[in-house]
Amino acid sequence: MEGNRNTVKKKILIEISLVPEGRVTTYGLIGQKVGCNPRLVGRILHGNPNPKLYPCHRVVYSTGKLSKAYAFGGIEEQRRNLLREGVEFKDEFRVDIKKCLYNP
DNA sequence: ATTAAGGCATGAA
DNA sequence: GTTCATGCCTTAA
Repeated sequence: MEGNRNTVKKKILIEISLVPEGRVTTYGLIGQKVGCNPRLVGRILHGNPNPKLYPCHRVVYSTGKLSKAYAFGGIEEQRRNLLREGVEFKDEFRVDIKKCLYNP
């Protein structure tokens, strides 16, 4: 795509900040919106400059499964955060993606 | 129908 | 050339 690499990074962070409480989004969905592949989304999240501004715990796989490499307290902390917001879980580390997906 | 596991393609740093 | 916090496909149970 265009030579503006920094914009992609910024867009990803903005998209994540748009996800409301009690909802989740996926790496692929964000990738579509900002025009990059899902892996890049995960990469950017890993270097998340501010977890409070950008709720990366609301980003899961398209299958609803949580990433095992959540870097801000671990996958257990991510699950705890989602449960607190009212996200339903099917398994210990799998959210009910059909109900909680933020899909405007 | 649903789930889990393995393999491959993809794009930016 | 390598590294990824993925998605999709196929196979098996």
